[in-house]
Amino acid sequence: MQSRINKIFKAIADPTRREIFHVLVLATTALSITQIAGQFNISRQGITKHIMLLHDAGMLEIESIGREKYCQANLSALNEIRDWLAFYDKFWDESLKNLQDFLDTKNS
Amino acid sequence: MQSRINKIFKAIADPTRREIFHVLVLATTALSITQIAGQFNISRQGITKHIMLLHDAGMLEIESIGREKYCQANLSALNEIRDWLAFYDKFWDESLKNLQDFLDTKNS
DNA sequence: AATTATAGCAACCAAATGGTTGCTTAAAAA
DNA sequence: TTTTTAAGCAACCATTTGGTTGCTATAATT
Repeated sequence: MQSRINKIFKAIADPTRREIFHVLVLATTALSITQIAGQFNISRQGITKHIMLLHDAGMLEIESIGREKYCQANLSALNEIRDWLAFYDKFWDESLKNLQDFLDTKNS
Repeated sequence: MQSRINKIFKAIADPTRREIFHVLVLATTALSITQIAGQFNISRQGITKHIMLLHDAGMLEIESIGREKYCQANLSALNEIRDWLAFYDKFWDESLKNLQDFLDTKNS
């Protein structure tokens, strides 16, 4: 099985999916699949596939009401990306130190 | 042409590429392509392709010395991802407010 | 009860992706 | 100078991806 972070990275790798997520974040209310599809120049089925992928990555929640499915962005999924990034924070200092050493050498 | 952030997201969407980046961050010194390939169960050519993609996304720098090419992670590329994430920060509050409203309703 | 609208299922398709191998070029070491 | 070694180029391959269409099921509206 695929890891969570891998699913998320795969999900946001596609610009259309990023835009779907974006639209859902901006929307004040949850949107049905056809409502979302209406915003794109792609068939409803195409959009459905993207939505399922996003959902699978935990980036949006889906609530069925009658025949409709309402989607809403799950912002907390972004924390997984933040965590992934956080690991590299500790190397940032070192990188700056290397730069400082370089500048020191130049001025001596 | 593809946007910068799109290249970066595409680059990190693949687990092998994330690992190459990871290895380069951990390495105290720059590594040649064969050195990197030695860490993976993939042919050198396969690794080269990944490296080119990462380089194209600005995630690593390559310096040619003689017949060798030395690669080094470029941590600052991660800032593009941070910027992308930062946009959604302002929606967090709202999201928390919605949760608070929900809890308030339950307790009344 | 008939019609319309929302969504699922499945098959299909072209292009992109992640990998391989074989051969060449050129630098370094023997 | 011959032989290794590092890397590039190009063709090839299977799988995944991003999209389509046609048809079905079911809920809502008239």
